[in-house]
Amino acid sequence: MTTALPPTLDDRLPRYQQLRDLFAAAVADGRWRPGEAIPPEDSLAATHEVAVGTVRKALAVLVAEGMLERRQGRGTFVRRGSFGNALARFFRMTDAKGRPMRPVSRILSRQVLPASAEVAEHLGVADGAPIIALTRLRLVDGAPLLFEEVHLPRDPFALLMDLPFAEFGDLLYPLYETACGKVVASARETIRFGMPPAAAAAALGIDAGVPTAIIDRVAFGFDQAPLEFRRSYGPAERFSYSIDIR
Amino acid sequence: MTTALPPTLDDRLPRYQQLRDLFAAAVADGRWRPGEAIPPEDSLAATHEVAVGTVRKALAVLVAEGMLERRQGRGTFVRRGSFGNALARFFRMTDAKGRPMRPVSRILSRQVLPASAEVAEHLGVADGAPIIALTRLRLVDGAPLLFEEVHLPRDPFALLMDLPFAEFGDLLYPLYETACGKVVASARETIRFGMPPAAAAAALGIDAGVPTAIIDRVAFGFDQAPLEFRRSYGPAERFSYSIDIR
DNA sequence: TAGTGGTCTAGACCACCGT
DNA sequence: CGGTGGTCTAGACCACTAG
Repeated sequence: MTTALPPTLDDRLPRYQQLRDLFAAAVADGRWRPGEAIPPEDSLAATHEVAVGTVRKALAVLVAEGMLERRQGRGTFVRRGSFGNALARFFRMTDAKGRPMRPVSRILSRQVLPASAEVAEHLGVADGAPIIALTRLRLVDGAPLLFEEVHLPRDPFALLMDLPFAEFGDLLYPLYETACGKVVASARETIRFGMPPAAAAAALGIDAGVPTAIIDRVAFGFDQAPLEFRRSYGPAERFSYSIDIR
Repeated sequence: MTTALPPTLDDRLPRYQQLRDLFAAAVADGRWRPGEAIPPEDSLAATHEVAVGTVRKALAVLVAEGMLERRQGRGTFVRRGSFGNALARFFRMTDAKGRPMRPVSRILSRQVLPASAEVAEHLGVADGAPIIALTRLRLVDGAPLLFEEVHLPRDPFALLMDLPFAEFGDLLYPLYETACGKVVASARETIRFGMPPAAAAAALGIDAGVPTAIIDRVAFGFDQAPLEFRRSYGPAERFSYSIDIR
């Protein structure tokens, strides 16, 4: 199910807000694709019968929301998912001599399961709905650093069940985009400390009594619908998180 | 008294950017004070000899940066520091029955010290420069939850050395504003996990071997200058941090 | 009612980019 | 060079707030 697109534009809203909703819908339903340029300002103004300044204001809102990107002299583009390697935000990624280390990912398991209550809650699906469950190990310099449980609604991600593990690559979000047409636009992360479950401890090669950082992440698409729920475990003593607060 | 305007206004910058810098300087040096309204748009446009639209664009930038706040029909206002109780972002603040708990603060010690290399680095002052060092305990339901080491440059905060502990209140940032005229506008936090120093363990009433969440925070003013460096310790098992990522 | 910010328009010129 | 977004202007009308 897709989030209800507003078939009726609210005339009480300012015109630039109505335009914003129109443009956001075009991105959310794929008429405007990530990485591609949208029509020029004056063309949009003409087709929607408003002044260019009103289009500019609507686009400015979308740029502020992170959905669009403007490049002077080239055009306005739909932003690609750009979380890059979020792992680097979490864990110290340099070795003893301060050299950066390159992370590698390995898929450990893949199956379709009915959603648990917790997973269903995070993904906004019905209890027991079919879910793709991946476990994944991320290594640095050949040593395990992070164990991840990834949960995806089967519906738009079914293609991942047929993909050989070797073709998953080191990052999942670009794969979601290229293989399933889903772009991760934002996320909510919750961090806590606790003891790892047996599977995580085993995969990481640590004792079940070693404290671990536990990061829950729900990733959302441009339409604010949940796309992925991920729980990651890593040794607490290597954990470090930095954030700017406005 | 009229403060000297910033001697370097870059004519190569767009006019709205020059205006932004002018207005930001007015806030940073206190000519426009937190909570107060700034002059109306058309007045600003007249005194700076630009169109109202250009003033509006400059103000929009400052609103996006969090420095100003617009209220339709009333005016444009300098924002007050509004971190509220940042403690609530970090630790579970509800009791076993889910009722919210009210935090209380108690100052434990206060002295002037030469800045260590680490503190000097964070505060952007010279090594060994005089620093006000506070230690502080934050309690919930009468039980210690967080131990904090607060470091301030003595220069603008000297008044705090004469204030009775009883008058510090539960939050420091409003005190910085009312007593010292310094507004905290943003901050950078770094979270990690480790063992508490002896003083922290003693104040929290825990064993020095109990795992602890360690939060370093550098707080900045509107002019991006560091105002405070704070290191907080709390029991890891009560720690939980949630953040939205764009 | 008077004053404020919010919205919208129409048009001019500038700066950047690829060909 | 032609096309794009970036900046700036001038003016009109609307919506909200306070007295």
